[in-house]
Amino acid sequence: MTMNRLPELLRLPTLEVARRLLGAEIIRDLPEGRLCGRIVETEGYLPNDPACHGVRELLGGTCHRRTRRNAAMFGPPGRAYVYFTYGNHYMFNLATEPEGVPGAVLIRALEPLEGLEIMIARRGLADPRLLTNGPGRLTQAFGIGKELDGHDLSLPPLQLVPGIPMADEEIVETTRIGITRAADRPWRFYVRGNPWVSRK
DNA sequence: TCTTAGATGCGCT
DNA sequence: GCGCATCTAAGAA
Repeated sequence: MTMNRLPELLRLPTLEVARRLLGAEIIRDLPEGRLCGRIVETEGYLPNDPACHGVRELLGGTCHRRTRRNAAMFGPPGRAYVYFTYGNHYMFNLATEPEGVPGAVLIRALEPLEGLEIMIARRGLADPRLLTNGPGRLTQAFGIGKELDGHDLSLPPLQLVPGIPMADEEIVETTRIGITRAADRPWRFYVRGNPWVSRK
């Protein structure tokens, strides 16, 4: 039997959570069946980070800014923060940091483990490599939308099960993708050599 | 294989 | 109105 290590993980700072989520499993229960995937790419968004949705830049510094959209990242750690962007895509994050402090880890890519046929049907593509190798792709494959914003990730129908932390040499640390503010910070992490990583 | 541009809709100012 | 934590098809090679 495996202990649930989510609570202790959530006491760690965001970047440490982002590293330790590599190798963790996401379990999603849909009417069609159960899906499972292994996290292989993450990004951290921090409480003093201009790229973080809960942070606003201000006179050479930053302050926190809570809105209806980003409320989940100010809530207790361990909840899902799901938001819609680019007119097409949902992004799936794990809220981090103590309640009242904005922070999150964006889940950028999964390695599909279970329910491949369902993912293929949901994505409308047969190539396994294109099912979950990007943040918008994995939310489509796993049926993650705004209904799950604020959902407690220790509970069905969307669960996060941490694994054994990966060795440092297995983890590549680099810059985040698709942002303009604070674009130079090396707060993206992925599993070295994994075929489902969205981009090198 | 790589690069580019258009689609898309909502939250925020 | 503007700006997005993106994806895909189309075109060049």
